[in-house]
Amino acid sequence: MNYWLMKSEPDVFSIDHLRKMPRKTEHWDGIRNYQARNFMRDAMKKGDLAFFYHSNCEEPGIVGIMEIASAAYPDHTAFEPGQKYFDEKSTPENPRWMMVDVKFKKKFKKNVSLASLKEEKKLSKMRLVQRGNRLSILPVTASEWKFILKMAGEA
DNA sequence: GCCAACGTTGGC
DNA sequence: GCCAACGTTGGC
Repeated sequence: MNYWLMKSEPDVFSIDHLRKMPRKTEHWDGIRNYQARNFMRDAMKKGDLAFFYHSNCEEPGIVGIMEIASAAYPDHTAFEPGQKYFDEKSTPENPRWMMVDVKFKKKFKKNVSLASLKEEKKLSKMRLVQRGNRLSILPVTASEWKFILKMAGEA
């Protein structure tokens, strides 16, 4: 069982969008970064838990929890010419990009802001809080997970 | 295989 | 909207 953090811009897709999906489940498409893809493809397992992180917004931070609801499978949005996530180098026969399904679990009553994460000595090694990290999918350690749950008042 | 140019991410 | 960080591309 692994823990993750996955970023999304709330204007595009927020935790409230996920909660309102049928079965509270949606595919996490549009990942076009090899490191992030490799995490999904090689390490993510159905049943893993992930923090839902809101980026590029008024208060960036962790807003809740979701569950990984499938293994990785080809991201079909790469096959649609003219669409935002189209990539001519990715084909159904030889897909370059992958996605997983995620299921809403919980929205925190209180967001854990990036600013508050940065203040915590215990989390100083977290990749998220390190300078200039742009990776949209990151592993989280079990101790980081527990600590952040406590910060959210959920532990 | 180097590296400059370019594009994107995302905090502020 | 700015800009630093950094991944990708492509010429050589």
